[in-house]
Amino acid sequence: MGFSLAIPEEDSHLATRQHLLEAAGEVFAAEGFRAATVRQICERARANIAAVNYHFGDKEKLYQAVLQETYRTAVAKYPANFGLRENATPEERLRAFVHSFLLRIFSEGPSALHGKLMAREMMEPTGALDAIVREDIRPLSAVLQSIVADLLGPAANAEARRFCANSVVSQVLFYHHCRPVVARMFPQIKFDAAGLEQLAHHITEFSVAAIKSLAARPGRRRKPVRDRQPVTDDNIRK
Amino acid sequence: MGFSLAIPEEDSHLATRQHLLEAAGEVFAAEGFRAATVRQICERARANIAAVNYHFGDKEKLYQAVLQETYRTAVAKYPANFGLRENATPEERLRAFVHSFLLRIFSEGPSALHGKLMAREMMEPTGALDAIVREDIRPLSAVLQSIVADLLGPAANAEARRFCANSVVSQVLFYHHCRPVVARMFPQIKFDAAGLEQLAHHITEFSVAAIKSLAARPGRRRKPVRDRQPVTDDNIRK
Amino acid sequence: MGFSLAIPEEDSHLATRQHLLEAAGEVFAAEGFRAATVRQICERARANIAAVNYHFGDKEKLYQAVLQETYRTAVAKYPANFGLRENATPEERLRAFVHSFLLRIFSEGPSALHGKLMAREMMEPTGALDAIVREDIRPLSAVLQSIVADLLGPAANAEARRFCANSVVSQVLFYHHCRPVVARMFPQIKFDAAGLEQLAHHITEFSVAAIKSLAARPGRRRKPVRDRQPVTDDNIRK
Amino acid sequence: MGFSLAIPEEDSHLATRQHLLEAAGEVFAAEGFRAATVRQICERARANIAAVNYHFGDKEKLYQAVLQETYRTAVAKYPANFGLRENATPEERLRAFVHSFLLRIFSEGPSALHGKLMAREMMEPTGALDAIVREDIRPLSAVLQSIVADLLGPAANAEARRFCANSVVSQVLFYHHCRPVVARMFPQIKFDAAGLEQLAHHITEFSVAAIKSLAARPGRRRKPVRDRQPVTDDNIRK
DNA sequence: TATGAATGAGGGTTCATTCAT
DNA sequence: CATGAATGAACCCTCATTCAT
Repeated sequence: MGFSLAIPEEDSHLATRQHLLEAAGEVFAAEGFRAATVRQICERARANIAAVNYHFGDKEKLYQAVLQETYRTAVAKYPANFGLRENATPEERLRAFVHSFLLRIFSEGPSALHGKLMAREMMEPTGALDAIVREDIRPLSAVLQSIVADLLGPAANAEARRFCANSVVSQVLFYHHCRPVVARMFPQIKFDAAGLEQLAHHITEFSVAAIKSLAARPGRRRKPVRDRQPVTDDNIRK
Repeated sequence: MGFSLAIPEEDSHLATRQHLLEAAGEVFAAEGFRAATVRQICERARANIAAVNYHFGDKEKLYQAVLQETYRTAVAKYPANFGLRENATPEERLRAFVHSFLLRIFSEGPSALHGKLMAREMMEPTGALDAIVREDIRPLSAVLQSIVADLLGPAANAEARRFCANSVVSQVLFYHHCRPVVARMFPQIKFDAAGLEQLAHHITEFSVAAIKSLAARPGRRRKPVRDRQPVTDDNIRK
Repeated sequence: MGFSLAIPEEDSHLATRQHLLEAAGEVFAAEGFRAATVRQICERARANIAAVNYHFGDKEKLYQAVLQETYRTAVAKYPANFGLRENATPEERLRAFVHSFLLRIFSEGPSALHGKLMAREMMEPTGALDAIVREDIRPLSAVLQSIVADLLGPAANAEARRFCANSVVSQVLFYHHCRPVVARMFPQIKFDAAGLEQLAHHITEFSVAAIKSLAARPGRRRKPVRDRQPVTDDNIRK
Repeated sequence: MGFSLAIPEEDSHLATRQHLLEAAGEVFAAEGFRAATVRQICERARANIAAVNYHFGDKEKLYQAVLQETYRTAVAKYPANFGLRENATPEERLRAFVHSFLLRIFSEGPSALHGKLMAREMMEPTGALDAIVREDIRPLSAVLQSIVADLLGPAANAEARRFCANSVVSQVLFYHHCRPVVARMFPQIKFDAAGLEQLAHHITEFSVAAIKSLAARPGRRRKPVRDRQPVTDDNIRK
């Protein structure tokens, strides 16, 4: 109760806070924001049930703090250039981008937490998505679009870059977002180091071939004639 | 007992059950299975709190009934052959597949509910996923893989078909799963009829080019030497 | 809807009522009044959920009707004299009384229902107990007390008869009321025909010996000096 | 914050838990496990509805805690040796056993709760019965059987001890289990101190006489010929 | 400062009962 | 007359949060 406890208590204070952040990251990633309970988090952090409200105010503020923390951890591990040398070919850079992206979101370590949390945010934004897009997604997108621009060459325009970048990213995220379905449909596909490398290989080959093909066909029409009237909500039944 | 009745109950026999299904579809799609409450559903259906238990047993059985119902609605609108004629070219069939898929999951009517529910199931399976995969996803996947096989030609093997089909599907689902992010990153992309048609055009062009390119390069090595060491949890920092 | 259905419907009417009584008897005996549900009863009776309220008013009135019905069934099977001939010795009559009593409450058929319901009534009277005591228990008690009186001979007075009759009845009911405990404590004791006969033999021997011994010691003091002050709620602690 | 506080909370740390135990004991004894509601218990304990979950986990764990607590209270008042001196005669020991047993289950204080709860457990086991038999009933039964063995002398074998001990216990429990019936049938029997002493006297005399009589007749046949065909489900009516 | 106790709203579910047909 | 649908109260339990210490 004297002043001699000031420093250890300060340590303990910060340690509890840190433990809560880590525990919350794991629980939020595994269960989602709603399903995660503060009891679960506090037990995992070996903290008191009231610690969350004490340190962070409430459950939602803890969640936002977790997003910030995992973001910092993730960017520390995965710099924007993905460790690429400047003079690599666009194909090499795309392959590195895809492979690193896959490793990032499928790795088991704490650096994967951000990927999982982001995946959840994408589907159910909680108000923290704006900051994530601004600070996390946009820089990554810029890197990818510059790679795509190099692959497109003269055919590169903003719209083509956007669509192609999205096509690349989508192939990576698919295996993350739809993992339970993929596991049921294609049990052959593994997500270990070899499997991820094979996946990266396919996505890169697929995307490079597509982009280069589009690059060779400049000046396409924007709106092709539709070969068949598709079924929509408007032209069926009533 | 004539027309003076304020609330007509002409078909009250099955009306409540149907109202519950519709209300539950909307609530489950908007909130997810766990966050949705039976009270919320019953209020929206103007039904008693015990109606769910009476008509469906419990919340989960109601959810499964909703999945079946929305599935039936969706397939009624978007049949498996997508309204294509038999002798269409693979490109035409792929374009129809992609376009109809997009319309199916982005249409505003009740036929979009199934897409939203499936998206949630993919990320947070509730036990109903097995049936969905078996009855809903697998047939659709078979259609797509046959299209891909036609495009691949002699290069078609099971693995190539799987990967290419996934690459096609992923590009469609991306705009659904990551819609909040896409809306922030690329506000230019609209999801109205014209926008979806443009999207379908890009995905089809991108995918056809890629698959045809892969078809032209048969017998590639399975595991290429890695040109660069990717960043992983193991080789960075500590 | 015509008159031609009058008779079959009447039959069906009574049949449903009878089915409900039988089903309710089994369910009430097995589960108790509170735990039994009208749904369970109606399902077992293959009757509509509203049949209980329609035929009997409510759950409690059904219960009382079941008690009456099982009582009538039971007395039809087990007449008050237990099928004894008049000139049997008191020992024979006691043995028959005990054995029949055991068989009555441990038999598996519908005639055992009343015993089970009565056992529950004894512990948790529901308002039907008065009638049961008046019409069911008191006649049985009179039979037993007359047997006891014969055994006591000149020592028989009202108080001695009461106590001795209770001692006999208690030994029988014990195995019924405490069956779960007996099953755990003494798994050797079976309640099949042979086991019940052995039980009847012991209870009879035990009781006859006791009563005859008491008969031989007339005029005992009413209130013996207590050899030790027992611990009570009044002389302990505060 | 001084003495003006209407409700003193001096020991609020454990007070709520204790209040819950006491309230639950009374409610469970009066209503039974199923019929008792946690709301009722919490209201009586002046505690929040969630207090049961917080302190005991759920309703059933609270019930088990109540059983333990009432058991401890009961044994504290009525120790296993019943306050007897070591060299007491078997008759004295049996009288003490019976009298203390009666006092234990008929006393009005909280020490009677355990008797009531046990009586309910015997008829409707809730899963806690195993522990009760193991820790509560079996030791008591061992004491009684040793007394019976002393009374039986050379005739004592396991089976005789079991049957005789049950005959003793049954006479005590009868007045507890069937109290509503006894009150209607024999209003002369009181359960005050004098009445219980009279009851103890009868049961002891009855039982001692019976056991000593059995002791004098060793080696009887196990299965006597039945002197009369008892009434059963099989030989009556149809 | 940091905690264990306590809170009350709300979760899904079950129930006996009622009502229009 | 007899029914299936509908009712609303009450059940136990969980939750994030707050409070007194």
